[in-house]
Amino acid sequence: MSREPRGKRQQYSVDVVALTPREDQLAVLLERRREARDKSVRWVLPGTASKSGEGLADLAERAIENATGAAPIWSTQVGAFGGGPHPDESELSIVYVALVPMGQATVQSDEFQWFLLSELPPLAQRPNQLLQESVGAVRDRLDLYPVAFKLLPAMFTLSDLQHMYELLLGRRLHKASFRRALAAANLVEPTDEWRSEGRGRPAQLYRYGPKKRRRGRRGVRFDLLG
Amino acid sequence: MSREPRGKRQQYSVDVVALTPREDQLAVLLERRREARDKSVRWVLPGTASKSGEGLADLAERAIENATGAAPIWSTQVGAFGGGPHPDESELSIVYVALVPMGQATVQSDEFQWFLLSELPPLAQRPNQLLQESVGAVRDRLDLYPVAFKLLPAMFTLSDLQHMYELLLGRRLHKASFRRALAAANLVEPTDEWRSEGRGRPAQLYRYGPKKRRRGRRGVRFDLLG
DNA sequence: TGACATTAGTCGCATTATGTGACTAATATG
DNA sequence: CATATTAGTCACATAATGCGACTAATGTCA
Repeated sequence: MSREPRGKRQQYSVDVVALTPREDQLAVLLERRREARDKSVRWVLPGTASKSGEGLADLAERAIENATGAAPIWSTQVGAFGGGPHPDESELSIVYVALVPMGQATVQSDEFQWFLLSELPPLAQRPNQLLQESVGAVRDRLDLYPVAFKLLPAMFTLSDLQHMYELLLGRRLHKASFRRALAAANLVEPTDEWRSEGRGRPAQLYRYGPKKRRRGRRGVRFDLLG
Repeated sequence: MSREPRGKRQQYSVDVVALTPREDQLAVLLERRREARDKSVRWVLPGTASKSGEGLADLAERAIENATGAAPIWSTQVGAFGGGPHPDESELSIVYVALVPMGQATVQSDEFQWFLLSELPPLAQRPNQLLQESVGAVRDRLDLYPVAFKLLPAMFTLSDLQHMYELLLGRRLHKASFRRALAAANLVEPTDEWRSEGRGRPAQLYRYGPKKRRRGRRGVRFDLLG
């Protein structure tokens, strides 16, 4: 469905930055594109041409399923890009970022391939910028949506959860602080099961189970500003 | 330039939620649209049809200048909407929200009119949703961009500034807390001028002048999540 | 003129949030 | 049993926040 040639004139495309946890960091799904003239290979973000009668979010989701074989656990719009004077930017692109569960996303295909963020192939300036913004968008919204939990099995240890957050945020967290914040948020509940990984003390398993909560108002945070 | 008939088939439109401070709250600029058949009047968001060769942000800015006669002091993309099955949503709309300085924005025209957020005319569901999201987008980013300062004269009192923030945020702030945060952020510098409003103690005038700053890392804020 | 209203500007304190090291607990390994 | 390893918790220092109460400077009006 997304295999239609790009040359065909279209109104816009919905492009997707699909991310998945991989080897302690994020990996992004790229699509191989062969140049007709010199047979060179370049990598682009997967996408689908617009079809009227289907919502943007639906289009994005289908693009991901098409490329990975699995539905994303969460996705959100990053924005609309394009319309600029440069030839490469003339086409309007609506970009979505999506998180795909780990493991499942092991598509072996000529067209699609996962790349660790630390091992990206050369990309054009545009897709590179979109990728950065997309990763940033995920990190900015980690506070608002419980995506990390959906990337884990139904039962998980708190260390698992912390590692997932660290992976998504791209930085380390302090164990005690992490658990304190988690406890204050009433987001998880302990089960009576434990898991022993072999070495070290066994860890208690938790499940996602948000309870009632209180929200702080906060004045103004000039901190970020500047 | 935005006066082209909508009927003409186009790729997409860039629509604008222009906001301005007015009577202690925000006002939004709407465009009058007369229905051909029953001569009824409805209000829609101002916008321009897409033109290739011009960036989205430029299009948005020009739409605002066209409608208000003034350039916005700040604007940002809210997102892309449309492509849905409903006839009213079939057209793709890239929405920008913009802030226009107060006072200047007193366009008297048949086509455009400012409405206080508390006194909106009946709107279709779509524009209404876009408006809510746009206001939310401004409030969310108030921490990141010094927009409030640009809505004030070069010199202002701290009370002026606080009132502007309250207006933009739509809620009251505590005086002492506001000033404490402001001081910590090193964003304004006092001048040696004072202003007397007639009643009450005169207020010192400040100007915007950001200095060096430090940023706090923050762990994870599950607080917002839920 | 002097009490009062009004707005500006500050202090201090209680509470909560955050950063971080250090401690105890439970397991496997040799 | 000593040690390594991972889980889980504490304690304390510091920073951020909410908020009442105070002082300061001006105009108004009896």
